[in-house]
Amino acid sequence: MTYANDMSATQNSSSTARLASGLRPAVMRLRRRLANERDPEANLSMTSSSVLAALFTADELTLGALAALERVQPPTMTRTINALEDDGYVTRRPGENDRRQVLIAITDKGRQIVLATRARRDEWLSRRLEELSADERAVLRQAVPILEKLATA
Amino acid sequence: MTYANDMSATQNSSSTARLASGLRPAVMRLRRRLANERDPEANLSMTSSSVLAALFTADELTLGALAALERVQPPTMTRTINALEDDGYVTRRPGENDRRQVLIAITDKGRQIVLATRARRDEWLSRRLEELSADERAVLRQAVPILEKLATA
DNA sequence: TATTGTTATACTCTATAACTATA
DNA sequence: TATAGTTATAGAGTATAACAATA
Repeated sequence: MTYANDMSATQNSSSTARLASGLRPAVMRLRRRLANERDPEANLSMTSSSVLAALFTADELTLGALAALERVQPPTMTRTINALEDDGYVTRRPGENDRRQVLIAITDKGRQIVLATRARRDEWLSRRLEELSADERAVLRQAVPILEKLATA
Repeated sequence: MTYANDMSATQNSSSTARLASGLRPAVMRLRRRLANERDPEANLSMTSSSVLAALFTADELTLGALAALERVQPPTMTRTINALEDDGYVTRRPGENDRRQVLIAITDKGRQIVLATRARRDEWLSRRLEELSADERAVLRQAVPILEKLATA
């Protein structure tokens, strides 16, 4: 049962390949786990939460910028923003210099829901993180910006 | 719904909470990036690839075990296995001791596709990983088992 | 009765293509 | 013509509920 042995001829690129084929399922499985554990009371999808968090910091971004940030196509972001607008968490207005653009701004209600759900939204993940060792958390703190860099590459 | 008492939860664990709210979008965005970059020639979804990789190592697993591993519900795994069986990559047979179970085994054709697509499937990710520094790759190697632990928690 | 898996059904997320309006 | 966003449509992935077979 030693199929791991086909990895033992370890050149530099084969080690990287092994990292790739380990990282991919890890990301996939953790993402599904997080989707299962998200707060059901705040009726926000993971993308909606992420968009609101970005707007909480940036105040106002174009729809295209949000689509690029979240790595989705513009029609997908249009639908996400529609849902957030219906709930009163964001507003649309035309761009000032370029009126083709649509500027998305967070509302007071949107800020409130971010504050209210921030702790609870990540409750499951926070608890699991607290069960890790300090060293393991330190590894993850270092890993997050690298994962973001890969996502943006 | 009231937003009153939420910030009190952040006192001791604000650092962990910050890690949680950084890790979640990073995982989400990277997963979408990986989905965009997967090999279009091998007609395997990310879940199918992951299932075949698990069976490549384990030879045979129950449908329930595969569902638990991939963090999906049994009906979802049934559909994934149906597709893999249609393509001749896996076979079904009833469990020997417990005939309610369904044992999923990888076929020779399944092994071939794993070998044939392993390098190409992760080509985009492998290239991005090679562009990182050795230190960054080392961080990710340490992070992968921690991410898996979180996914399984 | 409880458990393993399947079938039926529906919902969420996402994409591509075609369109509108600006540039 | 080119670009930013929307509308229309379709596909992939997933879940829950009801069911069948077996324990």
